[in-house]
Amino acid sequence: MPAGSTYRTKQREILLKFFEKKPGVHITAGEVLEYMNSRGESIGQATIYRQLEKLVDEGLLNKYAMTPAGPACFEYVGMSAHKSGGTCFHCKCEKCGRLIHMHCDELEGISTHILNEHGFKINPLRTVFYGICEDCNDEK
Amino acid sequence: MPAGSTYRTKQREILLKFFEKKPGVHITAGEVLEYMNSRGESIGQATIYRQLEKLVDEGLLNKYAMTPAGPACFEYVGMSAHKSGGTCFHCKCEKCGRLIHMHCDELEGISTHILNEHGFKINPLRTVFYGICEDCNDEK
DNA sequence: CTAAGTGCAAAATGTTTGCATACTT
DNA sequence: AAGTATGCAAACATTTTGCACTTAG
Repeated sequence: MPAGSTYRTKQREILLKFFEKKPGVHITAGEVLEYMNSRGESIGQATIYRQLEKLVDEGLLNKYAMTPAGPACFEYVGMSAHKSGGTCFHCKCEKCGRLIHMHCDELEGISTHILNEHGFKINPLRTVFYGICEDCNDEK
Repeated sequence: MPAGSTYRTKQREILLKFFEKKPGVHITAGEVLEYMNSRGESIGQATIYRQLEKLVDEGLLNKYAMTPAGPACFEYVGMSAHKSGGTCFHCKCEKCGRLIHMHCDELEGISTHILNEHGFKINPLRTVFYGICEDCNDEK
């Protein structure tokens, strides 16, 4: 499938710049739209969805399904994911909604184990652990 | 929060019976609705969503967000989840869409590790590993 | 009798699409 | 010029809600 080339449009640049300033932050399409509108940088929502999808395909953004029937989140990862083998897992707190980034060698063992023993090749970029974060657990 | 009691309605019994016959199988609300309609057991969709949510709260069903902007899946777990400490993780193949159940002691170590080292208490029932399954990986 | 559940149709979300127009290469 | 991208509005799919009515306890 010869993917077809990508044009360098104004809208794409705006979106890219927006995400580049927030590496690792999780943002919904709706939030992007709202931000753009609030700044006069009005980009149609269709464009936002289409570009976001494109950026995900290109590997510049990751996309997460946080809640069923809720909006998806996008996160800028740039080339970082490609460079370092440093896999990054994510934890989503079911209580406060916070998203935590976990960078840990031992966790990479998980991938290996599951691949070897269960034949399943994990995509850490799309995998999210749900649970309760430290803060919420403490105050409980 | 005094939860309020749960009435034993005809619709609830039908739903429960339906799920009990399919432990571990993942079913969307839409599929339940379709099934019910096709059998004359017509239950309003609002009721299905409301009961499903209730059953999730009670711990009889688990709910998974499989895809962003796609339907959520429900799985009957009955009391099994409460009895055995046997935690069950799930893997979702990004290619064929298949959902694999993983039952593995070693994996339980993950929970422990993340809890101790990262202070995050995983909810294995809601956590899904995304990636590529064995079959899809082979034929690639 | 009262609390809880039901069904319908309408709204609310979040995302995708058709199509004519405009921009990139 | 050819291939992409944009914007709008309409279409979609899934889930939620308001309200009058029914049923379980």
